[in-house]
Amino acid sequence: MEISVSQENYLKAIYKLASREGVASNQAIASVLESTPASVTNMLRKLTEMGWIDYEAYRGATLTAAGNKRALELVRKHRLWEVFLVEKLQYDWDAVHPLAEELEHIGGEELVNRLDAFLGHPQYDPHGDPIPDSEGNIRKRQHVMAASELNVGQDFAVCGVRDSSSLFLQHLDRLGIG
Amino acid sequence: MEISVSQENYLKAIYKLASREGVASNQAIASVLESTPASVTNMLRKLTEMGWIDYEAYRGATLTAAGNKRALELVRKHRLWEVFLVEKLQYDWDAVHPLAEELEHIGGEELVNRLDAFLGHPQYDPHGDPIPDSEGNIRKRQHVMAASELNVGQDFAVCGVRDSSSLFLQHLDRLGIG
DNA sequence: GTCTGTTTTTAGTCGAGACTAAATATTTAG
DNA sequence: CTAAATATTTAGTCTCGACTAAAAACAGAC
Repeated sequence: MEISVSQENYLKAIYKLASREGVASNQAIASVLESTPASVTNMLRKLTEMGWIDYEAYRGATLTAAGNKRALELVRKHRLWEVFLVEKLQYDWDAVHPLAEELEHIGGEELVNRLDAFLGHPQYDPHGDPIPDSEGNIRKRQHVMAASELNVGQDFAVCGVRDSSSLFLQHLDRLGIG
Repeated sequence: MEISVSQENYLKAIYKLASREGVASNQAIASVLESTPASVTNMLRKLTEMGWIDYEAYRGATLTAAGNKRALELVRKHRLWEVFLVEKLQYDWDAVHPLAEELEHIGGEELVNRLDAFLGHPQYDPHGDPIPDSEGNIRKRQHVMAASELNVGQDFAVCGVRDSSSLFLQHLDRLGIG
């Protein structure tokens, strides 16, 4: 079950796209990974042979059960490392994404579970996204709405952002929104 | 100044060998990296062009000032992550080496300095090896001797090990030596 | 149903970093 | 000082993961 960093990044991209669109198109994957559709075709074949995804030519990819488990483990690792970086190392929440992107490929379940315990089993990462548990269960938040749907003067609590670019997060900081 | 994981591992290997032998031979490097002398030749050329090492054919390699700084930063990262894994994640000291080997390639000076501060600027790693400071200064221990030179009945404190294999460390644990 | 435009795949290439086998240089023994 | 042993380099190949350009498949408009 060897899997490379590059392959893990494909699984994450397919996970994100397929959960939004039902299926991950070749082009969409290429766009997420800043790659090309031709490169994606090759890798999708390999991931199919390895049993991580279901894929038929011209039809796009979805994760197998194994692929889904693996992708959720990556999401879990990513978000736990983000919590670590912000809470323990005092990083700004808009600076942690690139580091978590590297850290999420380190070690296996043992490491992530110990990190989880060390952090006190946090439920959400610094951007408000829920952290899957060790079984891959992910909490869905409720009563959430887009900020654009708020009425003027209405009370609210920000629990997550869609755009996690450094620029946007810094903009929120300037507005005093945390 | 891009440098790959593989290249960083070469710098570490050359650092270790050259500080013991004065110069790192092609063969010794291959042995440390579990690689072949032919592969090493190619990489040494590249590292020379990049300014990390001094190297002339048939003569072996030494680190430049830049290479030495970089190698010490890697040692620092490695040992700090080992402290983190043992003290914060409760790993056994004989299990942390492979993980630290991966973690040491993540991020840059910012991350390692924050980690250092978080850990309270530890002086030694869990194996008793000194941790270089952010300037690359490394403390030399004094009054150390090999366990084989001890007299029977003499008092002693173990401050480090040469053989950090999991097997040997577990053996020490069984003897109650920490 | 065919034509046009988009998407995907095929075919061929490239760079990084490893390898083996063979050639060359260096060191050691006699 | 030369022969044998050892170390290093050269030459050629391999895999992984990317790329471009061209061919093929698919989808929407008429």
